[in-house]
Amino acid sequence: MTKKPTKTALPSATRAGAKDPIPARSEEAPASNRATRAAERRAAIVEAAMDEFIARGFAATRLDDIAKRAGVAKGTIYLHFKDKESMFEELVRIVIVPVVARLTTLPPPTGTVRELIETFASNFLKEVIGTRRGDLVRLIVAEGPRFPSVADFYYREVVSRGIAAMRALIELGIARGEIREKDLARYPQILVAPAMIAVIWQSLFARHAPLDAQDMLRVHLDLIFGERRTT
Amino acid sequence: MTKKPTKTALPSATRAGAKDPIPARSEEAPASNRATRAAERRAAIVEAAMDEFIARGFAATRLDDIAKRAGVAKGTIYLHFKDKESMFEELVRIVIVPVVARLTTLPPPTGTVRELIETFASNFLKEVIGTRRGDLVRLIVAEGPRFPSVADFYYREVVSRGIAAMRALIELGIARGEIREKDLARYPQILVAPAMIAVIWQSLFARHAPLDAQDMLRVHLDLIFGERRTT
DNA sequence: GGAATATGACTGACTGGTCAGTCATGGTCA
DNA sequence: TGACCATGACTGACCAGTCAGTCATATTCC
Repeated sequence: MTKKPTKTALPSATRAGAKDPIPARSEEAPASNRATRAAERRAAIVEAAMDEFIARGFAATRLDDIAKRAGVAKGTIYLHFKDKESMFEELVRIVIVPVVARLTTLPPPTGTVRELIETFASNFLKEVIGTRRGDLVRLIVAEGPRFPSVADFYYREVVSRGIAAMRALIELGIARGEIREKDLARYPQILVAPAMIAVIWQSLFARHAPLDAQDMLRVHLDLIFGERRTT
Repeated sequence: MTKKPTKTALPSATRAGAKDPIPARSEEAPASNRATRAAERRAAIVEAAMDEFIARGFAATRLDDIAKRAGVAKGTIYLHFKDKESMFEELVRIVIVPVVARLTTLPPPTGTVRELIETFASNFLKEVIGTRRGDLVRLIVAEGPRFPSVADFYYREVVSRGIAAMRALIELGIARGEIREKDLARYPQILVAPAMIAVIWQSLFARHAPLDAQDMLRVHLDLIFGERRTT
């Protein structure tokens, strides 16, 4: 349909993450190339839409607000997205894919399993907890039931892969004797549960009772791996 | 609507002749008393509103739909609630308070700490996971940021109490030597995290990959208490 | 008891405002 | 110049909240 961006084949790698916070407002960099400008606008729209959807949820978000924040006219949004709904769905994909790409590019498996998981947890802390990506997770939990395609996508691309990766690590840990609880491999959810709780906690309750997510995850790993290592 | 021939003034003699309850509404009980009827309607509105809010979220829920589902006119809702927003806030209170009341009525502290926690987990499984109350938790996660008063209430009434109760149990477990990881008392969140994940999982992913919450919680307790007990 | 009257719960058509999506017009780049 | 973009005023659907009117029930009075 109005799906056009793919054909112009511009490296969407340009953005999707959280690069320039500057809206295309002041055209300091005219970006003479037309396709480039279009890409910038698209990126600005994605950026603005993320913020608005996270702040208000799908239904309460106004396209006028997204347009204003992105520094474009409302009609421009419809040059890039079919409608509000497909915009939301596409948005989730655009933002999540690079994150998955980065997180699944695991570091070379050196050291103990605990070290591997600690590295992973550390990345997760930096990249997700307390960031806008964490809010995105909350948004998916919130809107998932009304957007089955989003929930499906999220399950397929993030959850199932994450679970599989964690299971592999757990099994390695069991094989190496680092982890005693063999049944843990059946429920990798247990391994990631505190991290997810931390994400949600930061969104909802940080104001009431700040949570030291890093310390909590350390304690959780102590629980799984047994005796504390001196950090 | 069940209501139809208002205009054609059917003779009230019909009514006078028979004392029988007017079957105007569906299979409703007569509810002779006025105050009782009002209470019933209020309850019906709360019930309907819960379903609608859970299914659609706050912003996307139409009061017309709530009214239709509750079998009342829209105006009636405004006899019981100030507006949509305060209705939502009150709703959360109405539904949560009795749950908290029940769950905090702890059973007599007999047996091991593990048994206490297992009882608690078992109740939680029955009463929350996979039920509408579980969906309510998801709803609060979803709408919390936009309803600080709801998030505050939920933190005060549910989260802080729950955390405190869990901490007490953990400390008891440590004192009795059932729990080795002493730092766990600093993060009772770790104890409840898998239960919360189970709630969310059932809402979002049960379709893709059903989760045996009970078994998962058992494994988690094995992790915390050490060796398996024969169940 | 029961007729007459008062009450207020309930109704639903209506209003005013909001917002997704459109499109005629005007600007820009190749 | 002409193809392509971008714009933002506009439209129509939709919906929260209102209120004048209805009528079942309660109260009063004989």
